[in-house]
Order: sequence, then C-alpha cells, then structure tokens
Amino acid sequence: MKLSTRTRYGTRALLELALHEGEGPVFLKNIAASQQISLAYLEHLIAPLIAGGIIRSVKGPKGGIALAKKPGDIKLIEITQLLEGSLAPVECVDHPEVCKRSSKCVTRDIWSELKTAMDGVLSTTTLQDLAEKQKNRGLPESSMYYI
Amino acid sequence: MKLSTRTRYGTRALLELALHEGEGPVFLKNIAASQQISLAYLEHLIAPLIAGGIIRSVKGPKGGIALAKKPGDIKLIEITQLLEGSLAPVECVDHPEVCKRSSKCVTRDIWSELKTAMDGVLSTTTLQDLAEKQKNRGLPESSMYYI
DNA sequence: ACAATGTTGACTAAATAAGTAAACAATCCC
DNA sequence: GGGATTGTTTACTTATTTAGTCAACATTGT
Repeated sequence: MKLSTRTRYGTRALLELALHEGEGPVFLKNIAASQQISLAYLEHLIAPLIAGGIIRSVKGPKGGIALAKKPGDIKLIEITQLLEGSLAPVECVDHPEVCKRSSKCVTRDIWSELKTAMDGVLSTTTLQDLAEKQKNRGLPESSMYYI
Repeated sequence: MKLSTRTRYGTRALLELALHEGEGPVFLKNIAASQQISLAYLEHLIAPLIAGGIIRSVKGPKGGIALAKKPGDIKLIEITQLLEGSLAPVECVDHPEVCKRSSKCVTRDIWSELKTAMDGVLSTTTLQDLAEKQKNRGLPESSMYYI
C-alpha cells in the first residue's frame, strides 16, 4: 500500500513550482537539484502533468516549466490522478464488473470507504495550501539555490 | 496504491470464519473453495494471523481454523497490520529518520493525513460488522458449501 | 550556427508479489 | 498402531511492476 515514487517526486516538483510562482519558468535541472530527484527521471514525470493541464513548458534556453493554473486551483487529487491513477485499493472498487462477487461483497465496501477517505484528504488540499505551509515552516535548504 | 492480495484474500478468509462463528474449526479447503482462493496460497496467509492471535488452528482430521477472539473484538486494522503492515503511503511517515527532509517536508504531512484517514476507517470496523452486513445482504452462492 | 533546454522512446535492472510444489508434523479414527 | 486427514513450513519459480538510465530528437534564444 505504498505510493509510487512518481507521485511523491511529482508532488514535490509541483510544490517547488508553487514556491516559485510568478518567477517565470523553472529549469528542470534546478527542480531536480533542489528536490533531489534524478533529472532523467523527472523528465518522465512532466509529460503527464503537461497533458493533464497542470503545468506548461517552454523549450530552449530560458525555458523550463511553470504551473498552468493558480496554485490555489490545483487540488492534490489532480496530481495523484495523473501520476498514480485512481486511489482505489482494489480494482473492483472502480470496476465492479471485474469480479462477479462485487454486488454482494462486503469487503469491497470497506475498500471503497478507504478510497473515499483518501479522496477526501486530497480533494480538500491545494498546492497553495502546501506552499504556504512550507513558507511558514521555512524552506528546505536545498530550495535556496536561486539566491 | 493497491492493496496486496494477501490482505484481500486474508480478509475474506476471516470474514468466512466470522460467518461460521460457533461451528467449530473450518477446513482451509472449504475456505479456499468458498472464497475462491488457491489452497496453497491461503496456507501462507494463516501463519501471520495465528502469530497475531487472531485465529487458532487445529491439526489432523476434524481440524481447521477458527477465530481466536469474538468477531466484534477483531478490528480490520489488525488484519491489515498483520498481512500488509502499516498503511503509511511512504516510509517516512512511520520512520522520519529515513529522510533528512522529514522535519520540514509538507508533502510528508499530507501522506501522513492519508494514513490517518485510512486507519480511521479500519479502526472503526470489526469482523462482526462485516459478517452482519453480509448476512443481511445474502450470502454469496459459493459460501453455501456446508448445506 | 550553436548551445541550452525540454521531449520521447527504448531499454535495463531491481524489487516485490503471486503462486506452486513438496516435505513435514500432528491428530483422529478404526 | 497404522493410515488417512489435516495444518505447517520451506524452497522455489514465475510474473508484474516500478525505478531508473541512456541516447536520439526537437525547439528556441543568442
């Protein structure tokens, strides 16, 4: 029941963008350095985020990526949906037809409740919430590369 | 973010025991048949449940397994803890020391909230809750082998 | 033109989960 | 006591997914 590194890294990368909101595109290289993610791996995470309309990218020198929406308009569940897919702990929660037991299965009800509980948390938190909390708490040292 | 089959199968097996509560030990063979689990695989799931004090076993003819406690005293979180381990979506939630960022990491807070939300669901539901719900809903056909 | 950047696809490696098979141990029943 | 029946444990295999790397490619500013 672990979250993939895709989601963890991707969320941190987006938080980094939120912290730099308004400063124009940020280099992937810098995000990778400040969040301690392999650049080659980070490159793979941005494609679905672009496709999902969460970030925009600029190629060439002075390029980089930036948030495509206001941080307050980006719910965390959008991120997990794009990088992780549904949070359903079992397939039958989203697709009852994969198991003939679904209609009478009470364990399925519980797994469904788990999903609902998680969705609740991630639907009520935005990137802005995270960014503000981070600013109050003090930026991690590694995020200060831009000084 | 999927639940292992260990947990899914194990929970169904225990539900089966709860449905047969008071009838003495149930054959693994019958549990496997009624819940459509490979017997050889089911055998692997019972060891941790015995060690965890949730079920007891009887060897030899007329043997089988049965709940070691009343269904109402077995919370689902005990089962997931034994078969799945902690529901922490990331390692650092349970063990902050694995990452130096932990103290200032706001994404960690969110993953921690996810765990709390899940734990809440599984701490407030017992095997008896499941069994009663199942009885009201009608037993799945496959559970009627004992007729 | 060239250097700096993001984009994409192919590939490898590692870890974990899932499942199978077989030897073993205990117990009941006759 | 012997044999059938059942749970217990160990070892092994296979499949799947995740994580990560590498290299070619495309775009753009200077």
